[in-house]
Amino acid sequence: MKLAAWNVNSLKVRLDQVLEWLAQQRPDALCLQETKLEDANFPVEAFREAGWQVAYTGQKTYNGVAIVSPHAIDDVQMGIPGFADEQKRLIAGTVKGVRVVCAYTPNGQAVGSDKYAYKLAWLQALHDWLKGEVGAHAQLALLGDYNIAPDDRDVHDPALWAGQVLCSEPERTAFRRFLDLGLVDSYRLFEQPPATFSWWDYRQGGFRRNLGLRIDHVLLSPPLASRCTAAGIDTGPRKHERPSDHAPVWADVSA
DNA sequence: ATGGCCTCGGTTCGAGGA
Repeated sequence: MKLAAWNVNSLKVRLDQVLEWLAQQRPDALCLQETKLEDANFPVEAFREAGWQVAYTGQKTYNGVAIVSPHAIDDVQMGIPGFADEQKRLIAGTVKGVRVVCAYTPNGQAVGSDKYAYKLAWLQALHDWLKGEVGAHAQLALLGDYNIAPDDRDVHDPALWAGQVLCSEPERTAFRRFLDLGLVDSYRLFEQPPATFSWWDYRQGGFRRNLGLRIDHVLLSPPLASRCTAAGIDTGPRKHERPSDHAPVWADVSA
């Protein structure tokens, strides 16, 4: 089973790239972030014609998340229960017995800002809700754009980013609290090449110079982690014309 | 370098992203 996540930075712009990637990689679940589409405009038919089921919740201009699968997506849930939020940042569904949680964590803008406080509150709410979900679903995966680089290996220039948003200690602590629930960072189960990232700024030739961060993650519950056979980041789509600034991240789990 | 780029809404610029 292949589980993947990709912040596409507008599904309208990236639809053909997503369909191409799906056809090449054949994931069992792909979690999309930043679809930036109202539900009425979601390209359900384009996915269906290519053989994919979709579950989605979105809004105009900002945010928006979706799950794409060749299998049925059951028991779909949108938003974090008990956390009132106008922003469409979370969708969950069950695919082949795996509870797939697709999350788009707020960016946070700058340490100390209102948006940063919202980010930490959102992460706290996600954690508190997940605590119960991990107990209820032995097979659970939390995938998406966390907007957190967990440690300095995940940062092209740790000194430059020290204490900045995406790298600050409260954010890293929030990430570790997901690990404390028993979730495992699938990427770090395996030896990985140094300086591999999932996001590169559009400016400054960020991708060409590999000035990136690893902020997109696939976290697995213990039963899934024990069956994880490979994990990685596919930089191929970042090389396309008109790319998303994020690359797909993925993990394979044996049956 | 107080920036650089991309998307969106909707107009020719500002907000937001990371």
